[in-house]
Amino acid sequence: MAKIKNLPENTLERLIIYFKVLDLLEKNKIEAISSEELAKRCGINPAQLRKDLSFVGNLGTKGVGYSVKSLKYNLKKFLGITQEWNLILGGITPLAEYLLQNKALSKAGFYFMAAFDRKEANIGKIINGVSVYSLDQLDYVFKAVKVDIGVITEEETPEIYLEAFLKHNLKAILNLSSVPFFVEDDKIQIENFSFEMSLTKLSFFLKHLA
Amino acid sequence: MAKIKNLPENTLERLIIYFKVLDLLEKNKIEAISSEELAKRCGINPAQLRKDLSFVGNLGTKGVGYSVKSLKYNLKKFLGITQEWNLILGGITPLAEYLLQNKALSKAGFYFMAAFDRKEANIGKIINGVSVYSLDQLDYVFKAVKVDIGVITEEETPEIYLEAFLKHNLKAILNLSSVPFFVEDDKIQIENFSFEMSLTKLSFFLKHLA
DNA sequence: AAGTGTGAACTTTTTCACAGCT
DNA sequence: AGCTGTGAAAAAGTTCACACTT
Repeated sequence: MAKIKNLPENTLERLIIYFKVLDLLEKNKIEAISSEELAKRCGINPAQLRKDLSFVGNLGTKGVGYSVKSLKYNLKKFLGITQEWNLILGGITPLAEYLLQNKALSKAGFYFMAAFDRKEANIGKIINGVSVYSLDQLDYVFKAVKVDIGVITEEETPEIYLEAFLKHNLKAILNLSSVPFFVEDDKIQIENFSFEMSLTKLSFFLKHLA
Repeated sequence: MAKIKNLPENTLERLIIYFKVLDLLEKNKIEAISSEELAKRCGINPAQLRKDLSFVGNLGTKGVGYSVKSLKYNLKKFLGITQEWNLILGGITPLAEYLLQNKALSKAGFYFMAAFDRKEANIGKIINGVSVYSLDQLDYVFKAVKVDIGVITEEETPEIYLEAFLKHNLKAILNLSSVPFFVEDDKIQIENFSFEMSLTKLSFFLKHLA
């Protein structure tokens, strides 16, 4: 990952974790917290947490701690999730259908604007309000709406969607196919994820636990 | 993550990537590869790749390179995926239903043996051959089959599944609920993943790209 | 000649420890 | 008095560069 503002990728991941844990704390009506307590809930070192937060700004009060609400808001702003982002989908698969009907994503500000598929039978379908287009309608869709993030769910030929999306100047890709993608250009950000890879990490752990 | 055999977590993730890319190379009938070429396809430095592989063993031939087939096999063995792993599911959600019908996971050696839910209406259902039990049947299931990994998909009360699974001595958890979990015990491995978190990483990147 | 495997150099990240604010 | 924010120290991870094998 390209480093932005000198922020290490692990720090970014931790900031997202803090945000999520703060969200939970707020739901539980906890109004203030110290770095020690928050760090404990995130499974990390308190100094690490304070150092991480220092990338975002001076968010706490010395001698006191952090306001849950205000820390959460500052992280939200820093992470870019006070605003909404428009997504397109590459590949109508069971995973794609799951994502399209997932309320949590739109609640979090991630909206699917269109989906693409290569199977004739799927073109023209409307899934949970989202239309399915053929890939040669990409131009049309990119002209009609602002697109921020491309999500690739196809397994057979995921690279075709990647190439098409990059050709249209998309800068952020979530690749959910089983083979990870990499590009040289550090103006392009690709997140690779698959359940198989996550489970493989656990498998390694189990294998070497003995 | 607890470090096993001094293997850094990033190295583990990269080893899984190498494995996946080798799998693709093999499918494309490529029989041999150098660290330089493989590294390029994985978006990393060749020295890094060789150093990573040195954790696994002496897998290449000096002056020649690596055999795709044998390197892939050695990684597979090291990662623990030459063997099969038994999974249980916590929470019958749309994501759970997707996972239960996902062929790729069983192909990779990850088998769902049982699912658990707290809604009376779901108990007794059979989804893609997997029975849904209530949580107080956990004892019975753990006695009946070897369980290796617990996958948590519930959103409302994910921690109830976590506690129940850990009580039954499960050592590996894939948490797909939106709030990450952490435990002190380094004999227990928890992987936290959510689509929202992945998309948030991309959102940060887009926000700070300007 | 070519490319691996690896100590050594370098870079980055984490942790410590305390000055400084409330 | 208590807890943050942060330079400095320590640890970890990455890259270099070359000895060594085929």
